[in-house]
Amino acid sequence: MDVSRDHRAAGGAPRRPRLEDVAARVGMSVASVSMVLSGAPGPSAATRRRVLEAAAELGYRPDRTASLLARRRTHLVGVQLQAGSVFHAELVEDLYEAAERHGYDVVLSAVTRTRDERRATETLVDFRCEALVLLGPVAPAAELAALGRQLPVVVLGRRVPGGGVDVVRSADADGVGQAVDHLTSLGHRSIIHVDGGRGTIAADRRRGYRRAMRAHGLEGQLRVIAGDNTDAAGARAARLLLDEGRPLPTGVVAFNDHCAVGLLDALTRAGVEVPGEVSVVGYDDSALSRLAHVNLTTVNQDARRQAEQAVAAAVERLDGGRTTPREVVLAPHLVVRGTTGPPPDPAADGTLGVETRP
Amino acid sequence: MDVSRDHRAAGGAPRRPRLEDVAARVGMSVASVSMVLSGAPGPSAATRRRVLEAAAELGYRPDRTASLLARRRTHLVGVQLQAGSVFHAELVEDLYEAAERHGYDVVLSAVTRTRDERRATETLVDFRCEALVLLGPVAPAAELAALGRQLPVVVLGRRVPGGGVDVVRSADADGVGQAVDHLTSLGHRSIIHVDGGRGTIAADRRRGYRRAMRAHGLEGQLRVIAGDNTDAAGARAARLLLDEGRPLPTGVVAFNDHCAVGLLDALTRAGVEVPGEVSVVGYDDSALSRLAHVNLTTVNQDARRQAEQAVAAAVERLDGGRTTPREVVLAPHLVVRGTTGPPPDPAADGTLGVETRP
DNA sequence: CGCTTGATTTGAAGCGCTTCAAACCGTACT
DNA sequence: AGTACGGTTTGAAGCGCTTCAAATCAAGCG
Repeated sequence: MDVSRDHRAAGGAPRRPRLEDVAARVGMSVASVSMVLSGAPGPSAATRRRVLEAAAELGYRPDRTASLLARRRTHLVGVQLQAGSVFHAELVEDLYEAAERHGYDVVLSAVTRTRDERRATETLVDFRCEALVLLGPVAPAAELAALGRQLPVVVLGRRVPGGGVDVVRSADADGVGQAVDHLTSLGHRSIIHVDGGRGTIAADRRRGYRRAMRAHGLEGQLRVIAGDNTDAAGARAARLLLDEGRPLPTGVVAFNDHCAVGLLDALTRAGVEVPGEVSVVGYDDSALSRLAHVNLTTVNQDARRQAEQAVAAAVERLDGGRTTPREVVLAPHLVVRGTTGPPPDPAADGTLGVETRP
Repeated sequence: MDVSRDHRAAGGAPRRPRLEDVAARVGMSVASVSMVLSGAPGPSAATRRRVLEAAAELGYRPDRTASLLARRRTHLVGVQLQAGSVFHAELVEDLYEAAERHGYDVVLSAVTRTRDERRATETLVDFRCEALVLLGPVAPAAELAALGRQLPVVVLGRRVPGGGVDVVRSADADGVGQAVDHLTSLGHRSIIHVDGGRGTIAADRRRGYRRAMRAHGLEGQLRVIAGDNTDAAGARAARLLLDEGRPLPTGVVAFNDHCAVGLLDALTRAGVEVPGEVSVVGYDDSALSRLAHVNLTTVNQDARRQAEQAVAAAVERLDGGRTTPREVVLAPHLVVRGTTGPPPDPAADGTLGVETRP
């Protein structure tokens, strides 16, 4: 009970109470208090009550830093995300929840224009995160694998060839395929794709588009316009199409919702009816697409479930001792909303001269 | 040099190198190595070189947790943000930079639908953040003041009556005023405001609108439609207006860019020309408004400068010993883009019967 | 050549919390 | 009475790093 320590309360903010203070207050050892506060078995019910009371009175909050240091475990999951992405923002919400359910906490580290992925993950590791969840990272597979050798890494949203890290993603090619199928079943034949640029995700979706078009015998109609994951790219693609003059393609499958919304907006602005003249499909089923006035037909890849699986994968390695990489591929599903409908005039649609089979 | 510690490398991930390992490698004490690595004066140039080399070879990364614990200071600034806000995402980028310039690091904590502000700030405090920057918090002033008694708190973006915390914000009323002025100078008279709901920021902007309208002798045209900070609210407002039939107000000042974009989109979709028939102004000059196809006239509140000021305010308290609250109010400025222009037919605009002065 | 001096280096004491072996205690048995 | 034995409590050793007073050392001086 010798509280001869530096109280440094000389006029400044009141010193934050420590375990020692609580212990002194109930006349017990810090060890006991610590056990009570962490819910460890041992202390008697009476002790528990007294300690909790004292802690509450003093407004004691454990010092996480010290706690993390003392415990070998930190129960921290680091999440790397893209600063502006609506979809990532949603994932983050779900990750917080999932982590909490498993008794883990989350630290966020954003990738911004001045802060690359390397920097983001470093920070996370420095905070002693026990595992990392990376949202749609663009780093090459080798780099990710290297990171994965250091600690459990779960990549969310994209394929990572070569293994070494866990992957949770949805079948992107399939998702885009569903979008194309949907459009063809409505009677569309001139369907183009505005892609997401370099990167694995974009490649998969592009492949899905090509494959589906071929499956419908529409290889003659294949067309991919270069884009990326932003509204601006969608708008750019729309302007490109408009500049080429009529007839416009009747269906557009965009890389993601951001891109689709940009496209949508530019088309509408140019007086093109959606879905009257052109149908548009996005990807992600993000908040953006769900907005009533956007009401975008899109592909849902179950953010919540992916978040759960990602956290589960991390926890399995951490607490379950799994050491072999795992890949979880969820099935995406189309969400039909208001931006898709039958093409304006089916008869006039075979513009590029590919005959349909009877 | 007695490395009898637990190496626990039994098959698992290689033990992370510690200061001790680096020290052993160069045959010096951990104290020296620590000083070199933290750039403290003392160690000779030769020692520095050797230590840095060894550290690099071992891939040593300081354990931040331990470091934070040992140092009284953590040099950490906690930032609380709204999960989905584009504007906050931008602020975060600037905050990262500003903090770095001052030698501080940033931890993020998001407010989501399942994670309230209390929770967000608690996490931040638990991480031993030395100061908090809260982006547009909705917590009542008293609560913020209470937090401010615990550690330096900078509220960014809104007024906080009663003091107790530092505030960095722009003159919202003035900003909205500029928007109204801009519209009136173009000849608009029927100008409405779609507000941001409850909350200090919304109140200030609403007030700015009212005041400016009165200043122009347009009290008869005053109209505020209830909204919030989302696209959906903007769209809702637009539908409301459209349902009321022509004539539409010729000018709309929205609470923020999100809201304005929703409005814009719904109007355009309904065939209303912007700015031909209706002019729209947003607020924030966020990435959203800058997108080429949105091209929204809006009010810039200098995110970068606010971020800088916020960090500066925190640092002043932390390192400069300031203890009296401070408020920084920056002047916002209108950014004219493509969604505002002269009203369709000035003569027909006085619909509600308020006479202009000759 | 002994001594002072400034430049380096280091031992050791923490930072606040966890953990675990050992100590303690009152009770139940033999 | 003596011994065991669960249930509790506690002392003490860290976790990995910082810091600072004290030790060390080489050079410079009278």
